[in-house]
Amino acid sequence: MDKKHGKYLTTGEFAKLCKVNKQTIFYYDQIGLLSPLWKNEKGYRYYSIHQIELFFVIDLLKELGMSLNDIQQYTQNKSPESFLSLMHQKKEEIMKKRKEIEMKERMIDAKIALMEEASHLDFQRITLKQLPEATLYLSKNIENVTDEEFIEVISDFINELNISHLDSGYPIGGITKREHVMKGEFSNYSFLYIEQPDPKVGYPYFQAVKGDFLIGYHIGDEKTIPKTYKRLFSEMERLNLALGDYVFEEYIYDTVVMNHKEHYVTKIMIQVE
Amino acid sequence: MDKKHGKYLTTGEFAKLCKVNKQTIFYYDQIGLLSPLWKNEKGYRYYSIHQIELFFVIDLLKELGMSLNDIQQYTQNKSPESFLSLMHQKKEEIMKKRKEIEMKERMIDAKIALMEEASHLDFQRITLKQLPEATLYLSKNIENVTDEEFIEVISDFINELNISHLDSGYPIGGITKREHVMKGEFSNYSFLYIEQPDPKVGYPYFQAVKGDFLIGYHIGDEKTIPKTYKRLFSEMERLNLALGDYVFEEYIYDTVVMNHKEHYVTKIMIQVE
DNA sequence: CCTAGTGTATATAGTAACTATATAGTCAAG
DNA sequence: CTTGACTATATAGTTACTATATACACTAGG
Repeated sequence: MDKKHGKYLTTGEFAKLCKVNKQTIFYYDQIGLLSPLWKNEKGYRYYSIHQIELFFVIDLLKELGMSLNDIQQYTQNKSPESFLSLMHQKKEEIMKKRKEIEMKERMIDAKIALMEEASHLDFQRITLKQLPEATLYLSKNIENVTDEEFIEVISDFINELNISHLDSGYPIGGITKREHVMKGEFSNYSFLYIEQPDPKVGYPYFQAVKGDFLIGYHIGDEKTIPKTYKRLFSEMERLNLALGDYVFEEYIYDTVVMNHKEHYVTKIMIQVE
Repeated sequence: MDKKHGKYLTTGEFAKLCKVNKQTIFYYDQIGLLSPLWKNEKGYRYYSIHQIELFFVIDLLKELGMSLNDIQQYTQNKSPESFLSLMHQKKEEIMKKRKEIEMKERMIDAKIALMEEASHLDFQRITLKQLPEATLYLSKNIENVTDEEFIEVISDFINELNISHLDSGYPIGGITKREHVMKGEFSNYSFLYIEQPDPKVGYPYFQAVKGDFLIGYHIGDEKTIPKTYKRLFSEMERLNLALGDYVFEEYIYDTVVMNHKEHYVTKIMIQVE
């Protein structure tokens, strides 16, 4: 399409159409990325309506992380062939980007769900509940590891979550085995885990079977967590319950939402029989 | 989850885990956005493994276009409630962003399809073809408008495409009515249009019915387009065809893929009976 | 214990892509 | 013929890094 119309757009009009600052249009002219069709004797810039198409393409490429310099490299030497191959390449990139956005959206959903759930909890109450089946993605075993090894494992775990898009936004939790809990080693975790509300196929998961759990909350620094465990144990005794295979620990409120350690909240889920 | 482990992360380790430059971590400390849990007497920074969670949230907010300053505003005064409302707000924004990415992906797909189709065309040949039904989104009527009005209408049209996500990546074309074509006013378009391969409901569309078209290509600046029209008319005469209701014009190669006007290619589709 | 190599720190300068400000010329309407 | 809205250039500032230079610290091998 085109027009017989001889009217060209001034910098201001063109900028408005592109939805950018007028200065940006000046800047693009200055660096030779997108120059007006002609300038009059007073230096006034005049753009053709068609140039909006080129601007849109520049904007698209910019959105996909290309620098203005690289974009210019392309525009200097454009052709249908180079444009096609550029589009093929960018198609790959935008698909990746879309998947990342989708993951982040799921993360936000998870955070909202967690925060809303948490807001209805009474952290003082200890409750007995049957928890449903859940799919967990586990770290390597971290029983009795040194500090350095621990850091290494958790780093690997977080890297895996990132590259495999397994970060569901749910908190990273710790699993402690009965044998360690019995010895009072409440923080000698055997594994870290993250819940997968809709598990992607092709990864090894741990299927936490449904069962009865005694659930309590620890408020404050985790150095003082044994106190809360003791409270939970006496409640177990009162209810005549025996310790099951695993204990699960998850942060409900942590450094992301609280300024002070004394306000952190950890959820403790003790499997019971 | 947490650990008994007393090991903290140095700046380098923490940066690696966050997948950013070490300098970025210094910078975040400097502006008070994310500071280490403690510094030793030599000034060495030590981060807790938990702080990675806060970094991820910062990174998420940054991705969603929040400035470090605004993020800091939040982190200064965080609470479960403010975090929840922030997440609600960001959920809206990321949905918008996802839709934009999806639209741009469709745009890229359309550009690829168009370029691949174009690469198989012989621009010298004039062909008679039955074109299928197509859904078009139209601009306001632009018959006999002034230059200023034309600019205004096309600006509105482009704005609509943007805000209503109707830019399918297909070229913007022009429709000329038989009466104007007959008078030799080849560029007195009645409407601009953009094809909608999968039309969104709730918008008024023009349904181009299927029919026979004589298709030819004009190479070069559109000032010289009458020449190509003449070629097409003589071909119509040869085939004993009469001019139908509309003529459609679309750019195949334009400023986006070509450096010089002489290489632009316009597709002309004349409805015939 | 010394030294090489790696790590840490600060300070400063540079970068990309705008963005704002200051100053001056242009133009159309009343 | 002036007012107000536009245009221009030049220059400085901004954000969020990123690179470089210099100096101090820590660890492992000879």
